[in-house]
Amino acid sequence: MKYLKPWWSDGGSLLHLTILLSLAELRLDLDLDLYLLFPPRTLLGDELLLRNGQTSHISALSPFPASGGWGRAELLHPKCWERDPAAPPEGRLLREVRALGVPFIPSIRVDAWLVHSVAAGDADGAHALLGTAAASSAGGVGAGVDGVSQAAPAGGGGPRAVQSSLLVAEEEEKAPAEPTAQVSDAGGHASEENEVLRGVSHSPQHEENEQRSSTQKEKSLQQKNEDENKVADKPAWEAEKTTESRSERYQNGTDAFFSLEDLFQLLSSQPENLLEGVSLGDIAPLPRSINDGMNSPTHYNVNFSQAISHDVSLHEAMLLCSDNTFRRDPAARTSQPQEQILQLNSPTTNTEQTLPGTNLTGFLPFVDNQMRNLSQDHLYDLDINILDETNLMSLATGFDPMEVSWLLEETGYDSGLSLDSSNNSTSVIKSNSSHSICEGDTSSSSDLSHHDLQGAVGGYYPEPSKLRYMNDRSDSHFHGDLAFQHVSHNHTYHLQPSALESTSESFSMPGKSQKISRYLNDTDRNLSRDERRAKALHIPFSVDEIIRMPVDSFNSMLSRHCLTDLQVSLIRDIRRRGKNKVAAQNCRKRKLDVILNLEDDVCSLQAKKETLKREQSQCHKAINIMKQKLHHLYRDVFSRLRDDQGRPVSPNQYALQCTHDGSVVIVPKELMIPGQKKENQKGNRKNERKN
DNA sequence: TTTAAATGTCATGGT
DNA sequence: GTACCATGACATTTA
Repeated sequence: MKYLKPWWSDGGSLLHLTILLSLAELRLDLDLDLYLLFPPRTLLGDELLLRNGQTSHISALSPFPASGGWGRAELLHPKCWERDPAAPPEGRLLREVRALGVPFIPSIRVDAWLVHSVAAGDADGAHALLGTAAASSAGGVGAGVDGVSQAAPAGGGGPRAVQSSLLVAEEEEKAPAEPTAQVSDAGGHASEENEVLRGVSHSPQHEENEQRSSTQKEKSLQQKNEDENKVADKPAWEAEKTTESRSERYQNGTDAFFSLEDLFQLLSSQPENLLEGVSLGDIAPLPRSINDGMNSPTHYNVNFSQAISHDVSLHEAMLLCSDNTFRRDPAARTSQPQEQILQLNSPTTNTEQTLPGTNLTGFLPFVDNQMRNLSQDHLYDLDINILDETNLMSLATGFDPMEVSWLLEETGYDSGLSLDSSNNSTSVIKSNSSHSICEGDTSSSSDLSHHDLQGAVGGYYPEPSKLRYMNDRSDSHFHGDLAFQHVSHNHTYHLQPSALESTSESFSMPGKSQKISRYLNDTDRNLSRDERRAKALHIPFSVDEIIRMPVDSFNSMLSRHCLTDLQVSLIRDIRRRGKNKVAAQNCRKRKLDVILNLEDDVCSLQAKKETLKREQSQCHKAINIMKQKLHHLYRDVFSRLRDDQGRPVSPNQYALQCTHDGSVVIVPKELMIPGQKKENQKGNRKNERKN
């Protein structure tokens, strides 16, 4: 029995971590292998042997008819609880699972929430009590391992948060009616946070909002009753859970409108839609009661992508949490979120597809509370002007906000990618939302194929042959779900982890870059920096497009689209860098070609030199042969020559000399031309030496 | 961990 | 003046 701290909790508040994990799971690619499809007979609590040799348990299991008889299971990975040095790095299991062809469902990491306490009474503690946002309402990441009943060690900071939430989970199971007091006993300051996070403020200033909320609750209760009837046909364990959860929630008066398992199944139902455009609001619908998360109302016929499209942006949430008024005056906190709720309740949402019994009114205060909690945990003393930057970066990167703040202060960022997210976000909101206005007819672009939509950097890689200059329709793609383009959302600029990664890269801090890169999924990791930057700012054009298009088209494109200065600056930088990159590549290629050509020249000249040397040698040999022949001839001639008395002619006194007409005469050496005389003397000396 | 090659980026000058 | 290109120098990434 040992207490293991969730590895992600170091240095961060629960809320921070919850958001981070959710974003990470959606944006990035961490541990998505935790969620697999299992055969129908897989039982809740079944022990699983993981690929890394560790064991885990099915922490939640839901029959899912749409998946063809397979059930969906949530697998609690030991890595959730501790960072095992021997464990495979993030992403490896995922790749292995993919390689095996195992059905794989990317989803939100469930260990950020309370899932279910399985195998109750199991002495080995096969409890899958996960760190939860529900537990976060008690002020910390809930993390029960090897037995929920084990008391967590005392400590401060992260461990304390874990401790408190763990105890809350335990106590709520025992006595759900009095969770707060016990949390207070266990977690110290957690009581206040719990109170804050537990629900909508009861301030008189928000009675109106409360009334709205109560109306929504009534509707949701009706929906829940209907859902309970549906659940009657489900397995006993599931039905039992549902019944219990209902009663407990009603007793507690903390109806959360829909459970974590709802959320999880919704997530699983349309995983593809979750990978993009999910904001903090997506993870907002978390139960305020742990039991909510533990039970499974199982509303299958819901479209989570629609539900999550009612997003409270991360930026907005951070603004809320960074607002001192909100932080210090609980009574004034709910007003703005409630307004957002009203705004975000899209009239176009199909009631069949909305979360059953869910009115976002019930969720958003939780988001607000989470944001406030985050600010209380980390950001209270930070300059409000940099809260957005630090929060966003810290949320997405896992850095401590103070560390991010230090980055912002210590380094600058060129290329116009200012981290002034308060401006950026606003401007980008303007940009994104204004596209439909500037460009006008949204429907006119309805013929765009998905490939076209992928052409934008903010989405996926384009197919170059299909590149088209993006219009407003493509922008909506950046916000994730095409099905919601018609909904007038406040698509606040969500600074994605990839954006933070690229931004942080610009700080030229290799260590940080590597640290951040761990949070990138494969897709983002394959993107170039500019592509990630463009994606971060939702540039509606592909990098390739930006770089390659003619200057006239480029300028007209910039003028046709309502882009912020930041976006224009980035686009121009991308173009400049891209062209320079190509130029540098060409330059290096040319330089390499020149070097190669010079090397070829050197080789050919060396070969030619060798050839000439050989020719020279052959010439020398020929000359020597000729000289020898001449010498022999010379001696032969003199041996046959006789003077008038018949005596032999000495070659020392006479020499043979060729005349102009080709005849040969014998000339006394005294009468020879000096040059010829020397040659004859030389030749005579040679002859004498040879003789 | 070190190192060299490859690549990206910036500054500058020329067209 | 602007855009583009070429290239040296330096930084960063990759193998």
